[in-house]
This record gives sequence, structure tokens and C-alpha cells, in this order.
Amino acid sequence: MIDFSKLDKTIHEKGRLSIMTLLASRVEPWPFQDLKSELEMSDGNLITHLRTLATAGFLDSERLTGDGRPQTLYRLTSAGRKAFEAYLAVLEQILDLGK
Amino acid sequence: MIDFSKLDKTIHEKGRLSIMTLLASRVEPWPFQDLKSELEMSDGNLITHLRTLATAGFLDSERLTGDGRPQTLYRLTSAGRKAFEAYLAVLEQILDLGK
DNA sequence: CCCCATACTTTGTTTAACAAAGCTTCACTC
DNA sequence: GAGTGAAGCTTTGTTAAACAAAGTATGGGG
Repeated sequence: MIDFSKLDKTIHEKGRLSIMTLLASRVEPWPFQDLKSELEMSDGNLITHLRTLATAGFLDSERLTGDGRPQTLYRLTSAGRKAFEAYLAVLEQILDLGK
Repeated sequence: MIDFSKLDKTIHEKGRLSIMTLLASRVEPWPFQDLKSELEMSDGNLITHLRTLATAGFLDSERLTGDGRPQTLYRLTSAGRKAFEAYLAVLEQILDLGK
């Protein structure tokens, strides 16, 4: 039977799941503005989720200045990628059982 | 891009997701006690999630008496199965994008 | 009749999502 | 270098909901 406790609660919440999915979907890091427009979140909501994920060690950020408008880039850490893969493994089990 | 708003919030919560997965995993309805022991939830927590899902029209219940101890059976409605399949479709998109 | 299990309710605590508004820093313009 | 505006982040407050724990009602077995 599926071990639902392996569904990392930090990742499972909808907002953070969408962030993790975007970050995992490509190699290049994501600028704050792109995440915001893609996910249609408010600044406060987005930054809070990003901070939660960063505190969990799942992503890190890099602030760029001096080259056009300031910009902060976000990317998965290796721990974040690993945790997300484990999360996806549970999703796969749910999908297998569900049909 | 994935439409995360299609991730039905009623289903997405961990406790209810696990209930829906169990109910979808077999044709026979699930007794309350089996759900409880399989998911290791308290009575109060489980019944609350079941009621939330029932209010959403995703499952219905049948109370049996007169044949051994009283027992309540839970099963997906067709709307519940449909909603769960739509939920799984989003999971599939996440899985595809995530690797 | 008594006891226990099943199912459900109620209450209370705790957590967290989310919105809105404000603040700070930086870049560009005049 | 003062003003404007955007980017990123903080703070605050509201609202919703998970979850636990304890209590209630009902039916079954001894």
C-alpha cells in the first residue's frame, strides 16, 4: 500500500508544488517575476513559499544587480531535486493505483 | 503549461487524497474501520474528511445494521470518480514535466 | 442489564495560506 | 541628484482548515 506519509508536506501544498514543478522543469533558474506571472501569485504569497522552500533546503537564490533591473533567480538545490523526485515517486504510485 | 488551478483543492489535501486513492483502487466499498486502520487516522479526523468529500458529492455511504456489528460503507460516486480522474490527469502532467 | 465497539459530534488548539499594504533598494531619466 | 518606478522582501491581519481529544448515541454480544 502507498505510504502517504512520504508525501512531503512542504512540497505538497499547491502553491509550492507549482513552484517546485516549474523549477524542476528546466535547467535554467527562474526569475522572481517569471514565477510570479506564470503562477499568478501575489508578491507576499510567492516570497513566503519561496522562503519556506529555501528554509527546507530545497532551493537557493541569487540576486543580480548592475545589469539592467535588479533580479533574483531561483533554482533547485540537489536536495530539492532529490526531494521532488521522491515526491513524484509517490504520485506515480497513486496514478498506478488509481486506474 | 500546467493549469494548477485544476488541482481540486478538496481532493488535494493529503488526508482526502489518500481516502480517494483507496476508494478508487477497488470496486468494493470500504468500511469505516478499514479506512481508519489503513490510514491511521483518528475517528474525528477521518469522519470530517469523509463528510467533506460527501458534501462535495464525491462519495456516498451506506450504513449496515442487523448483521454483526454496525458498519458504514463508503464508495465513490460517479462524480467522485470523474473528479479524481481529472485530478490524476494533472498529476500526470506534473510527472511529465518533472523528469 | 452491562459492556464494548462503531460511528459520529463537538470543542479547542494550532498551523498556514493568502491578501494587502508598506518598506527598501536599485536603475533609469531629467 | 532628485524623482519615478519597478523589484524584492517584510509585516500584519484575516480566514480557513487540519487534527486531536473527549464526549455522545446506538446497536450487538455476553
